[in-house]
Amino acid sequence: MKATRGQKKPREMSVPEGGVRLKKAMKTLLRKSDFSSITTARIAKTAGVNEALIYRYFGDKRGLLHALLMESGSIFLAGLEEAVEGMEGALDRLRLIVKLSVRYYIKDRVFARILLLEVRNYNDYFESETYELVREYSRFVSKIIQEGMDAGEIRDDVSCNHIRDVLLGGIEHVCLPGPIFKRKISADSAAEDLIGIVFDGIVPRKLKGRRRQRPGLRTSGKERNP
Amino acid sequence: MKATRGQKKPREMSVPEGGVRLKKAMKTLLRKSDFSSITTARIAKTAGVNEALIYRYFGDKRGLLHALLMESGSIFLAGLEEAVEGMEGALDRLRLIVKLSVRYYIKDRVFARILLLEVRNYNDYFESETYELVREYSRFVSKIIQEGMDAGEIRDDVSCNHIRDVLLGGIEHVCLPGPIFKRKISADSAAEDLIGIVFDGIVPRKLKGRRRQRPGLRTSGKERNP
Amino acid sequence: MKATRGQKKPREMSVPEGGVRLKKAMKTLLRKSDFSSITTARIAKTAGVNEALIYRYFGDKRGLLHALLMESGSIFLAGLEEAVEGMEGALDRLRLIVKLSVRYYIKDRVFARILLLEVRNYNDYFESETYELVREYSRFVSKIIQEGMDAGEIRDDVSCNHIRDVLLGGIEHVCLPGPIFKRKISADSAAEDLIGIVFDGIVPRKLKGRRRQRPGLRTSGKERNP
Amino acid sequence: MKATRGQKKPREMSVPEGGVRLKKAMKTLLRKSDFSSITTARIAKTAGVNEALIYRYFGDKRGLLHALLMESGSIFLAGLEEAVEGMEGALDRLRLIVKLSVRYYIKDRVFARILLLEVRNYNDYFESETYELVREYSRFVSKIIQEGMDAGEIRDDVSCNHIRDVLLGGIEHVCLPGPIFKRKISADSAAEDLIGIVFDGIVPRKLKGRRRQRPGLRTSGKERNP
DNA sequence: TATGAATGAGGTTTCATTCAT
DNA sequence: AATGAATGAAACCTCATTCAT
Repeated sequence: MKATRGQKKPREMSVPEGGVRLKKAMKTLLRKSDFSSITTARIAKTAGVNEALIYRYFGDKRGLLHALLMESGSIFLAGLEEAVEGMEGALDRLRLIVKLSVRYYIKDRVFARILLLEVRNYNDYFESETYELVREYSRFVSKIIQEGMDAGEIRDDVSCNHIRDVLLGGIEHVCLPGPIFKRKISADSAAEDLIGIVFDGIVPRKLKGRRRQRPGLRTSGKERNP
Repeated sequence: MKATRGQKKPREMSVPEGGVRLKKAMKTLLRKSDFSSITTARIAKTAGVNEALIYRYFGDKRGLLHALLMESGSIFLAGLEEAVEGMEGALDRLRLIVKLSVRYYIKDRVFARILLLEVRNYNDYFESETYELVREYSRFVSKIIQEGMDAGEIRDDVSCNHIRDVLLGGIEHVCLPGPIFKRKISADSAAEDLIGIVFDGIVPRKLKGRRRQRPGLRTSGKERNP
Repeated sequence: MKATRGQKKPREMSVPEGGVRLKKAMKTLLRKSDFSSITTARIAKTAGVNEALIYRYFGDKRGLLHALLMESGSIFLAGLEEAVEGMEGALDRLRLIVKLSVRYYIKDRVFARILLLEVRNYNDYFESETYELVREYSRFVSKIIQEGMDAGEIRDDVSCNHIRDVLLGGIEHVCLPGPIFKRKISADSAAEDLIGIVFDGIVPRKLKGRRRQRPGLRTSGKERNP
Repeated sequence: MKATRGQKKPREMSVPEGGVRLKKAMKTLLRKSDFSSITTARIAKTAGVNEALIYRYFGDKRGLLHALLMESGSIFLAGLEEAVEGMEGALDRLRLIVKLSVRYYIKDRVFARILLLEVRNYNDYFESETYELVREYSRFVSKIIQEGMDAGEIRDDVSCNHIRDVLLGGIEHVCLPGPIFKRKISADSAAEDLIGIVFDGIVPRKLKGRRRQRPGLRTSGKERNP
């Protein structure tokens, strides 16, 4: 329906323009405000088109958001999965995931925020199409971690999901608009810091061995499947 | 007109009046919906008082939110600071912070979410009163980390703020309503896991020293398991 | 862009073009909804043509309705008048009118409803083209009745228009979608019942002559079956 | 909730004024246009109150219509039933029903139209509260007719429902805004005409016996329950 | 002849807020 | 201290209609 084979102009230009402009406008606005405080009037005005087009092309305001999220998110996820396939070792894969996620986060901050991290919030809106995408991402990360545990690359005395939570939560907080990016630290070095922390911990090696065992912390059992 | 009998009877004196009931109602509602989708009508109905009281007591709807946040947040922060003062060693202090934060998160999820973590979002409404509280918390955590670095307890080859980000982000993701708490894992054991990850890293000790290289994003071959 | 191959092929020639399809669509839709709740979008979609064709062919939405009404109505009226001409006696003529009207009603309920009965309603839209047709029908019925009165076939102690009203009103209520047609009584027998009632009255002949008094609204006693 | 016991003024005045004015406005407007072409803006403006009051008091636009219909209709129906109870004989009862219905029709034309006669139209709106009222009226009329048949007062060779249809349809057409009432014929004399037609038929007595039997018309069987 | 794109005007509805009492 | 009534402004959304192609 879209992407007609160059009927009028050599380039793919016959995709209805209004829809494109609306998506751009929505994206722009999401950068500054949260979804529910963005009005259709504002979107249309920003896009320079008529408000009714939102409904013609996307059903309603939320439809526009979803279209945006799916578009951006599925491209990211596909790229991520492909890149990770071409690499071996759970740790290196995780490193790659973090790096690509941070990059994505910075490039498409708005979507990233909702897709990667806001996962379980937004209770009302997200029983829908987009939610599946997010879960896929989340499961994908968990799977890599689990594989690392099975291979002995990652300690298995903490919950796999907790590790995933620390990673995703770390990404979010590292990337959120704040002092960090005002200081213009690059995406990749932020990612490396994050990886460094989560892989090796914050306690210097020389101290290791001391101050372990806390009641409630599961120890032992490094290898599984002996 | 609504059960006005006994307006000043001693027994009825202890029934919370308008302001208190409104705060309770708001808190209840925040548990289920986000701020902008809670209507004043609903607040008043939940509180069982007249809508106009919101304006008498709190100026407006946001005023009510802020009152709530400040109340809950400043108590938490005061308690946190006091508890931490009475303890030595950056690592133990951080452990305590995480533990108390997770507990607070679970007890007063709504406020916690906004105060501890939503920090830099919500940019519209939160350039105000509450913001300072949040920054105080954030700075407090950073200060502890910095002290740990200075004392050699914490590695100083990664950014202090990145460590804080991983901690706060981890707390958020570990605590958000999700599979974890449906599986009824306790607050404290979640906190311990988190600490375990961030302190020691996820890479087993026996592997340490290996694999320090940081491959450029697209290194090796595409084949796996040949 | 929509299967444009073979634009003038002989086989595709017989496919009804825009105007016809639009009329068919409108008719279909009128069967289920009333005029003002039928949207141009829906009409066009039902017809499988472009919305703009409504304007090319009929000026606007109401134009389409009128075209439809005039087409259906004038055929009916012409047939009715011709059939009635070939018959003598006012009573037999009325009988025929009722029968044909009921048949028409059932076949083209939508138009019938508007043309035969909705006569004086719809005051907003119907001060126009179609209105004349309706009045012609109405006058035609009245004329037959008047002729019957003049010829002594019909009692002349009640208003001619009232008789017409009872006939038309009876047709409407007998024909409206209701228990009757769910019970599958045929058009003709419904028409006969109606004629039977209006011609002979509902009071059995043996009682005629009695009870001619017209009691003031609140005569007799309040007690029943003492 | 309404009809408070004179809290401020001796008369029943403390019913919120907005609601009353809205109902009045709606009634006024219904006299001229049909429901779906009346806008909330127009209602509010006519009432001289704010549009939002429609929603506060009646839920929505249709709620306002229903409130109106129920109010008017249930009063009418109650009065009708009571009056009819105090009278004996099916024919006299029917006469009374017609007379009161015509009066009601003329006094509250709008509601009458919808309540008494539009019965089966309006397919969308009337699966609701009001519908039951209408059916009650309809059943009430049918019951009287059936009783008349059982008592031998009314011929039983035509369907009871068809008789009811002729009566109700006749009322509608006699009463609809048209030439009749511009000529200022009174309600009661219109009702008498209608009764005259339906009771005695339009064929003069002297002709009776001739031109009966038509194929399809059920004859015979005047008495039941011999 | 027919269409896809776009739009203005207006529809219903919601909501935070004010105010007399 | 508290309320019922009312409201302005704006939200989301629908629709008949126009126009370039």
